[in-house]
Amino acid sequence: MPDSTRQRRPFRREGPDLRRRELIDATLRVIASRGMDAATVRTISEEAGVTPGLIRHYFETKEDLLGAAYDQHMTTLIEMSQQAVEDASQPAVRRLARFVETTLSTPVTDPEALQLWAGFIQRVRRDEAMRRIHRTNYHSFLSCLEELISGALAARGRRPSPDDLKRLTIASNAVVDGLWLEGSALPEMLGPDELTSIALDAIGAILGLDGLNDDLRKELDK
Amino acid sequence: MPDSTRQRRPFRREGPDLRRRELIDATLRVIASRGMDAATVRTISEEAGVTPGLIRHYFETKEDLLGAAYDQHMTTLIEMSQQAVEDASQPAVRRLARFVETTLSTPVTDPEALQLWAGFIQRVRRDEAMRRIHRTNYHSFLSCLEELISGALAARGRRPSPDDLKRLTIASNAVVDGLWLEGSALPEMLGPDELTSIALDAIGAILGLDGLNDDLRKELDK
DNA sequence: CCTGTTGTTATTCGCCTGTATAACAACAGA
DNA sequence: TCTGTTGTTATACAGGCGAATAACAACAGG
Repeated sequence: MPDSTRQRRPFRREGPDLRRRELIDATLRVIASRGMDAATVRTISEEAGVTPGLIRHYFETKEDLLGAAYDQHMTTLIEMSQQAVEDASQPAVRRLARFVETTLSTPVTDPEALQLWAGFIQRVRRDEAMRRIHRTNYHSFLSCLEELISGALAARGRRPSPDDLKRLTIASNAVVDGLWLEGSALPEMLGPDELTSIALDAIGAILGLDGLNDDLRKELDK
Repeated sequence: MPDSTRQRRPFRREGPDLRRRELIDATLRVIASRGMDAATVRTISEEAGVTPGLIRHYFETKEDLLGAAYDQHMTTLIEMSQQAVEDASQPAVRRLARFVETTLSTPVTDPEALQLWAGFIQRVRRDEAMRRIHRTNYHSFLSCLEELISGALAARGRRPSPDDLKRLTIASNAVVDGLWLEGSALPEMLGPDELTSIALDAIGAILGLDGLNDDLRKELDK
């Protein structure tokens, strides 16, 4: 029974970019906290504080909204990683250690991040646009790591062949990915410090770089 | 417009265990090939060649069916891993190499396996029963790997402390997990041979075991 | 203050979902 | 051959989904 005396809900007009951004952020929040199943137009619009119809004013379909959300999420993650690395005045070994530490700490390593990742990876398989975003991001991450590894090895006077460098990078990336997975899925098992420490020991062994772990620890303690 | 002349669909009676198993297998096939979104009672029953109502005759809710499917899937994976390891007559180092190779080959490393994993991991977070299955499986996998590593190190006369052994196991497991992830998500990037080779080199470096890769390769060539 | 634009709400639609219930028929046992 | 059990089909229902449409109102430009 509708209440005919009820006023129409008041609202503010927002610039198109701001509102669009709000809808994307709300989408990511919903997926992260309640899973992809809960990400309906009604739930998302409620999270954003607007009515469901508004989503269709900014996105032609719900699929478009999800694509935009995935894109923004990935871009944010990449920027976060590269930010931890951009200070070229630091020694290469230390920049590598920082990169690993950032990836294995919140908010990158987090149950909600895993929820986002698992939700999106299912769509990646069937949606070409999402697959492109995924591939681009992966290569960007890998080449960032490769540059760091190359620099760290060069600082010790080592110049591996391109093929060897690629294999070392993939192996190091696997260590980070695997620990990210375990840290996100079972957060109570390993703290971020232990995660980082194990990762640095392992990557140090793979690359033949001793002191990777000590270097970071020294810096953190100061 | 219903066709009143249409006959009722004929059927065969199956023993309860067989039918139940068919429904679970159909569920896994649907999730693996078309994603968790497609796993509706209608799609699953069609895949199994029965009508939707039958699902409720064997499972109280759809959630129960998904839980049973997750349980069976995980059990199968564990048995597959342990099977690759059970031949105690082989040297410990070779058994470790075999374990890694099995995990990084189809059907364990496969886009469909990733689809299953991603679909279930979202439910793990909110369903206590699924979380228990998940945790149990993870520990089982880890302790299997720990035993192999312990044996391989002992064969070289090394006896690390329990804490060191645990850290080495977690790092080695991360290599396998990370490469499993990359091999499943981007199968065209790295073939199973390359995946295994990178994993064995990396784990060999982490554990300080040389020849892990050569050992397996020699055996495969013969 | 007035007016046009358009961001926003409200309402509706058809479809699909999981679940409930009743009718039916395959097979077992007599 | 008959009969009872129950595995299986058929049908119905309430609710939620994404999407379309129309009505409204906030703000900008005059």
